[in-house]
Amino acid sequence: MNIYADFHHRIAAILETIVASGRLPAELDLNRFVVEPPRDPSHGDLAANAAMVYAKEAKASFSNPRQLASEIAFALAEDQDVASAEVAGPGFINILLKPEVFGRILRRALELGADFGKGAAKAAGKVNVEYVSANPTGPMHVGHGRGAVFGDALANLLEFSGADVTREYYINDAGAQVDVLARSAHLRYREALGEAIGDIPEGLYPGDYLKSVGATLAARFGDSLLERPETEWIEQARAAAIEGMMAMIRDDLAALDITHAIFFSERSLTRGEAGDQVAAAIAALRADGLVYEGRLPPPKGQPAEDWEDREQTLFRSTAFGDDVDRPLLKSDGGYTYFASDIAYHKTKIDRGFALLIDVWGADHGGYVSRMRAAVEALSHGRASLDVKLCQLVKLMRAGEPVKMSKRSGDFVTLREVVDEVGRDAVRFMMLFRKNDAPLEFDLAKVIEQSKDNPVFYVQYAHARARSVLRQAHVSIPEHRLTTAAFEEADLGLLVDPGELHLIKLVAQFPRVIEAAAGAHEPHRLAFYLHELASALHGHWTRGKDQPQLRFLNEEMPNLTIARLALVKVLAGVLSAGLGVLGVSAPDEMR
RNA sequence: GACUCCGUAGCUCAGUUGGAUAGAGCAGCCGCCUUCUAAGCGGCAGGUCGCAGGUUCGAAUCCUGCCGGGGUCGCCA
Repeated sequence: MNIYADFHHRIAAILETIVASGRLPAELDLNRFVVEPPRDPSHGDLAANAAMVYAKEAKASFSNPRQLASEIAFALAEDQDVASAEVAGPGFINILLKPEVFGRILRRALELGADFGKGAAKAAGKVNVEYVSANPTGPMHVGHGRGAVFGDALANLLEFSGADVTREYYINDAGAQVDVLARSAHLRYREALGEAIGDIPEGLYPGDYLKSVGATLAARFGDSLLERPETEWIEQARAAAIEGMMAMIRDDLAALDITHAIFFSERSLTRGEAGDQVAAAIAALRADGLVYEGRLPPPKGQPAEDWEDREQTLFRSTAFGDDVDRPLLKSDGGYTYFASDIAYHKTKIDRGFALLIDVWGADHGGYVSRMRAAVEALSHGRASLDVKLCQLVKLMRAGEPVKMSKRSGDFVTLREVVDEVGRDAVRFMMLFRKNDAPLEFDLAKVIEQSKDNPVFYVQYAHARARSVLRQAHVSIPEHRLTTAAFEEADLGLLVDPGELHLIKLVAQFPRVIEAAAGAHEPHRLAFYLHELASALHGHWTRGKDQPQLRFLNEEMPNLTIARLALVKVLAGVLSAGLGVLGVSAPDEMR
């Protein structure tokens, strides 16, 4: 299905025969070369760099890479799918495929329908994608939204490529911040019972969103939590606050069509049925000799006034490439956040995940190497962790930055943005950028219905394709417009350069999915869809000047059916691709 | 000071994990609507890929050193 992977195999087979003839060494790594679409279309359909990659190994039997290339090209020319194979430049092998190969790909895409581009289930094992994991202390802001959309699209992408994916959210409900939240909620509780609370004191969360938590507490406990010391109500206040905040966060995520399969509570690590899992994780590391009591050098740079040189419990993360060993216990004896996180990641490993992906904000970048070290240590190398960092989002409106300040309380929440511009715009724009590059998000531009707005540009391409298919029903009998009829169409009639370009882009779809999934980079799919949309718009407009290029042509019914088959596949790829990104593919844009 | 991400057209950014003559959108200029949606398309112009070395058949991409910007830097999460 992926012709690039397919030809990689064929060329590898040719190399093997040369190995068998003794002119290349037996231990040749046949995965080192690539088969890819050449940048310049005049170079053919496929380009392989095998001869140059193996130039060193070939030195003994071939005087230069071109000689090896020409032997490979000669063998390839025998392939029934190859129109020509030529050596170019320093030793590229440029392959031109016979037209029927593309017809076959198109037919295959028709047969597979929505499954076209999907990968076969990989034996690599289960994948866990942890994303969002925003503290349950308030509404999500736009930065959280980027991580949320990125993680969700990545999970979709991995699933589409054949992986077994679990989406997970880690609730940070154990630290001092949630105690502050609980106190803030208790204040709102008193307010709900009719007390005048005045201004919210410094150090507590001022947001109105805690009012409903206060009301819940009042309804649930009446005034029974009123005249009591904090130790007697904080438990209840905390539970209600976290519950309320998580409900709000889930609601905000739902507005973006994001749902997690598992919400994992940090508190459950020490208070759950499994006992103290943090202690267990530390014990496991200690058993491997990776935990010790020792001292750390003071941090360089900014002088820390409260620095105190003391002996502490440390994880030997330097054994796995970290810069310094990391503390597991705080001075008050409690676990550090890192210790809890170690235990959390241990549960992921114990639950059988082979690949862990964490999506974090860029401000946590300094945390990556210690976490990777922990995963490597805990899993004894059987599981790997990839941390994807999402850079900041700069919110703009018509080119002017939108001021966001938490202090004045007028910061823009994710929900406000989604409500203003819509789920599709938020999702696509968040994905139309590499995750580790800062993102400018212009509220005015993303609702603009023009080619300046990539969301509409791609959706419009899909709508146009669907429009042609709708239009076809006016003049063409129903029985000729079935998928079966399309599969039987003479696709060899599609010879216009514009059509061929579109078909070749379609042929790249499985490769794009594979590459984007392998690199954990959903933005590659977004850019591919934009390119495909552009090719479709271009071909469409050419039909304005040259009516014979239009998809519908009443004088040539067989050609029309072949073209409609192409349009159907185009709509399918656009729809599937947008689906992976979590963006809708409307049938019309009116 | 250490670590990390970034630096590509005037602006916002891609660049297929090292490939051939570095691309797209905006902004600027010039064109294309009787006909499947002009919410679109075509063309022109625009570059020392931050700088300097190195690695090799080949570097925007990998390594080293500088310059500039963001982030982080025992006990917060």
